[in-house]
This record gives sequence, structure tokens and C-alpha cells, in this order.
Amino acid sequence: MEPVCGLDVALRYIGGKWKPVLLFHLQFSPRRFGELKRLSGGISEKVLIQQLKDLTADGIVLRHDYREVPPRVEYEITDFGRTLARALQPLCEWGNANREYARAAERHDNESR
Amino acid sequence: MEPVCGLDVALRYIGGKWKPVLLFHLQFSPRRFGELKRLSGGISEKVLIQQLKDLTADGIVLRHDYREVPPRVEYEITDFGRTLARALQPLCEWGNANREYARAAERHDNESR
DNA sequence: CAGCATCCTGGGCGATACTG
DNA sequence: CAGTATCGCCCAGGATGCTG
Repeated sequence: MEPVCGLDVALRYIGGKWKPVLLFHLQFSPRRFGELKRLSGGISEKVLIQQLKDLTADGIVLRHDYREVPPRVEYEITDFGRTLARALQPLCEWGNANREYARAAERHDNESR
Repeated sequence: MEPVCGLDVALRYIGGKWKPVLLFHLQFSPRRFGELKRLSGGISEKVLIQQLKDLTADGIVLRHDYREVPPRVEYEITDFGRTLARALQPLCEWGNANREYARAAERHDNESR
């Protein structure tokens, strides 16, 4: 089962449900744990830490533990991660351009049930 | 929980495990059912037809049934679908550019277990 | 060849409670 | 605040067999 296009590779990195969104938020500035939780809207702590670990292990983000009390940890995108975030950009724009269209389709879908 | 970036919208369309890859193949020419199955490498028929239905319902692809016997059905990308495929392009290229890197990381990962 | 009907399983995801 | 520890659901995805 040899690869077809680069998508299979990319999907290994951003496969998780929240990873693309996390990456999006991280590309602007480093974020703290709670900040990411708030920004992502609805992610559980367990899943958040899980996905952040994946991203860290994959060299997409860096974890900075300031060893303070109360705890303060920041997650920062790496240069490598930034290239991935850039590749995600068009998809993000596509979504924005089609947000209303998607809503309309959903409404139509609901009506036809 | 209002939307953050366009990614959430895009993910509703290409959320399925195989959809990005299917879209990739369809962007070049219409494909028959069996052809897609072969090209995608490893997808089951049930899942394939399922994802194709999703894509059809979302206006991403068109289904042409030639009503022949033996059956002949072709799936063709729509103009709308093409815009999505284009938005996927950079991600695809990113994957190609990082294929070897990903392999190396995987090897290193295996060694360290 | 294209596709439906079934049954089944894993693990991704979520909710909650607790700790340093 | 930033996690860890459990528990459990649920369904996307897979395997197999059958039909027009």
C-alpha cells in the first residue's frame, strides 16, 4: 500500500479532531494551556493534553514549562509547525468563504428530513 | 461556541478518513467505483460508497449512472469540489515535501521503544 | 461491476473527579 | 493552573456475504 499523494503524510500530523484548530491558534502567538482550552471551545482537558503531546512529539510545537507556582506552561509553534500551518491556510480561507453556504446547505438538509 | 476559523467548516466536508484522498484522485478525471477502490488502496466497499454519498450530498462530486449492464458508474468532481481540492493542494505538497522526514521520524520513534 | 445488509471492534473522544 | 486518573460511550471504519 504505497502512498498516493502527500495528503496521507499530512493527515498523520493533523489527524486528530482538534489539531488543525490548535495549530491555527498557535500560529499567532504562544498559548497557555487554559488559553488553548478556551480558544478551542469545547475540548476536554484530557484530549487537549493528548493532542498537545502528539504535536510536541511530532516537532510541531514546543512546550515551555516555567516551573512556577501556580503552574505556567506555554506552547509555541516550531518553524516546522509553521510550514504546516501555512499549508493549512487555504483550507481555512476556503472554509471562511463557504461558511454561509455550508449553513444554508445544513438548513436545507434539515428541512428535507 | 461560535466558529473560530474556517477550518471547522472545511473539516465538515473532508472529515472522513478517505475523503481528502478521494478528492485528490477525482480532481484529474472522473473515476469509476472500482477504480477509486483500487486507487485509494485499502478502503472497504462499504466505507467507499458511504464517503462517496457524503461527497455527493455535499455537492462535491456528481454521480453518473450509465445504466448499463454490467453496471458502470462514474464519479465526477463538481466546480465547487474543485475549489476544495485546490485548497487541499498545499497540504498535499507539504506532505510530499516531508514524506522522507516523516519516515525518518517514524524510524527514530520505533528505535526508541 | 456496483452496491446493499449485517455484524463487530477499537479507540477517539468526552465527562468527571482528583492532585501538586 | 496544569495537568493525571478513570470510566464509558459511541460510531467510523472494517470484514464478509449476497444481489441485480
